[in-house]
Amino acid sequence: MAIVNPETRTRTASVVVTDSLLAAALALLEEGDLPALTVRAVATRAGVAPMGVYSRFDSKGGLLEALFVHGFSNLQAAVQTHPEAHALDRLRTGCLAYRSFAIAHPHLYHLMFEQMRALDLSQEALGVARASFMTLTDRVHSAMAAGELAEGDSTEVAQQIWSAMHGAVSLEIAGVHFAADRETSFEDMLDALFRGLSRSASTH
Amino acid sequence: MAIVNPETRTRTASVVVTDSLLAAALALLEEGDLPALTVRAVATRAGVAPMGVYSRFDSKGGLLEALFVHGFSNLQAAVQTHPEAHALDRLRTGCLAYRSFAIAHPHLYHLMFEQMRALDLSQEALGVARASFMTLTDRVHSAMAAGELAEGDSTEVAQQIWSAMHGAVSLEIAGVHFAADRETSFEDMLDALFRGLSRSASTH
DNA sequence: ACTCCTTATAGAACATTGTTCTTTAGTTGT
DNA sequence: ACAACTAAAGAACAATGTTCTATAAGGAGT
Repeated sequence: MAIVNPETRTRTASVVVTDSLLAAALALLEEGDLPALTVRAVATRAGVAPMGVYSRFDSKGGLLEALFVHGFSNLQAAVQTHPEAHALDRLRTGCLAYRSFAIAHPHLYHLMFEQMRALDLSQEALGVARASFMTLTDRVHSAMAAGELAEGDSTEVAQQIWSAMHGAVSLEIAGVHFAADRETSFEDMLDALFRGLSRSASTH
Repeated sequence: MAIVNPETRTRTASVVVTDSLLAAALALLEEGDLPALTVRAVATRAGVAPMGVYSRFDSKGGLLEALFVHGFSNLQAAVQTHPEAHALDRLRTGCLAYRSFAIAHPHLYHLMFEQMRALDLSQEALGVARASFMTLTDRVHSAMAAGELAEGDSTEVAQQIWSAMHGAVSLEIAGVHFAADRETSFEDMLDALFRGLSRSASTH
């Protein structure tokens, strides 16, 4: 915790408390599950009264939306990869990073993707999610330009890849995944999909 | 209903009430969302006191587990398809039926797949879910035997197909699906995956 | 057929949640 | 330095899952 200068405590304190609340909420989410994330628990952990949540985030939903945005920012950072010799390899590396992120933060992933309807998200929050998707679309576009994926609508293809990735990690997190090695199964699925996408539908 | 053993003491009307509660819970789930499914609302709709839920299902979780089992029974029935000339076509038809079921019952699907951790399911309930998966595995096995999918571990391949299907409908239900026509996108994804699975990984 | 007993039921009561209200203390502008 | 505004703490409120208790209904034994 930083040294708070008594003279400058005024404005900075507010921001510090906001960060404390977010950190507390994230910690509770990592340690327990979503039901464990109560307003009182978050406030207590952050060292403030429950009212602090409502001053900063308007409601519990606002706090969850902040976590949602935080999660997508980190997810996007995780899937940002260095250029590689083959565009498809770069796409593939990003996909593996996607799974790593989800497996490393299962409760946050659950909040981000399986509680959206309950969250009643703002347009800005949805925009952050869409931006993450754009990264994937760009990678697909590059792979198409390099001739490593069949030409087509990059949004459509990116959506299909995202669907497959999300399904795999979602089932894996839910505990209904019957493969022997889940990471290998994930890679095999991806590679099969890439193979299928490497030639257009007509030329099968 | 049925055969009531004279030795076991019983109130015949009980079974009717149990069905009423399940029907009420399903109706609330279809009309509203999961938060709308409160013990009081279910009981009121079924015409009994909240206590009735606890007599029959032990807790709200037990009622949700009954819905979970009901959902998987119906899902399995939906993906049961008639034999077709090509085994892969039969598998494909089942996959389309899977999506239709999910889109037709989005809240039930959400409960089945995205609330599993919170449900704390019994072994029997998990067995019903696993049985549904076995249907898919059988179809994959048939397609492999017919030479329409590359030989391999049918459980692994079925898991990959299931992952892709689930991801697509999960994102579609969540409202984060950027394809123009979602049904077509679903079919395109499936077909790409089938293409990739039709030749083994080495022969790309 | 009548009585008694078992047991499900209704309704109130309790704990915990999200949320709001009220009082109080602190900070801020002049 | 003083007054007005802001924010926080703690109590209070509504709704939820759950439990408790008194009651009534249905079957069993005679």
